[in-house]
Amino acid sequence: MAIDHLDGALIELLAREPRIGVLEASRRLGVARGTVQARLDRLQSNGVIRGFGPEVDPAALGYPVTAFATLEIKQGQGGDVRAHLATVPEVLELHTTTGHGDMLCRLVARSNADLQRVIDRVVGFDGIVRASTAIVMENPVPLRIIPLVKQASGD
Amino acid sequence: MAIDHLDGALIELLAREPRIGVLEASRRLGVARGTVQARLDRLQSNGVIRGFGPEVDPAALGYPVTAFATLEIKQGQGGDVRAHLATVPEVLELHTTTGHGDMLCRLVARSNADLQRVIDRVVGFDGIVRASTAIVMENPVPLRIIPLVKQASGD
DNA sequence: CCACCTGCTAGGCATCATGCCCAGCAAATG
DNA sequence: CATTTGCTGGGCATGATGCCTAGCAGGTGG
Repeated sequence: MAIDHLDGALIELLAREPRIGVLEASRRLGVARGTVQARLDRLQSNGVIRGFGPEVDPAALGYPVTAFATLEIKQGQGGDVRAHLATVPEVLELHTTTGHGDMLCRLVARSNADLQRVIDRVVGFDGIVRASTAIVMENPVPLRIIPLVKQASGD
Repeated sequence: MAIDHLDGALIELLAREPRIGVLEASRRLGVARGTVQARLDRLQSNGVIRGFGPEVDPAALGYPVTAFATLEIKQGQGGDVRAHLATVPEVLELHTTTGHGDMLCRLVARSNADLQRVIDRVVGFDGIVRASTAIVMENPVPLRIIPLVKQASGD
């Protein structure tokens, strides 16, 4: 479960050059191929590395607008709301949270006007009492994991 | 820039079985290898597919607590705050937004107690006026892109 | 103190995928 | 009508992969 320095270096290497093979990785890290293979297997069965799925940019798909919506849910309707939001393709992510809102979701849309349509679809559901939306203007720190990996592997 | 059905099917296939090769993908999709290769190249240079980096689970690294913090920033301090947050490994993501808060960031921590430390570090900076934090309890819809890809490629 | 187990190294081997080439062909474009 | 673009189907050399063996160091428990 804990990660050591070699694991960390391997993850960093894979993040920088994803198309690298096991053999090339072993050369870069200066260890035997079998070691890299074993570490990779372990990281994957550990769940540390969930997979190597393609990272798709919604903007390049024609959805350049991102927003976060905080939703307030009617008591006991949580399950229904979840199921409803799961059917909306523009909902990229949904969390239930503590705090004032009950749920937080990430939305994308084709334009600011289109965002209105998406929000209407999201909140046009009985269990949702109130929604407050924050439109993303900039993304100074895109989703990243490497700094955390470095910290977890002892810098 | 727009995506057709074959592109969509290719992305879905890669998302389901990331370790698949170009050759195997071409067999599954029933097209020639060169076609898959060309589509993949195009999707990558288009920026639709940003890469194939490993998806690392923070929980498996020992950071099972996720939270979203809404920050209010003192006028003119935006740049400094951004730079500050970029140095905190537990800040996985940072957006500037419209709405009441000025920024929204995703945090992880080793525990609820540790989250206090992280928040102190995040807000312990001059330009930040106020912070409100929502701790994630559940994640009913994990970050996903496939439904959007299907929609963008014409179902 | 010894036996054991685990993790890393180093190598061998057959199979398979890759990158790169070609020529042919169909549809869309000018 | 000529050209361009995208897909097909194939060939070929190189390289990576999956799977195996054997040796060796370190730590653990009897």
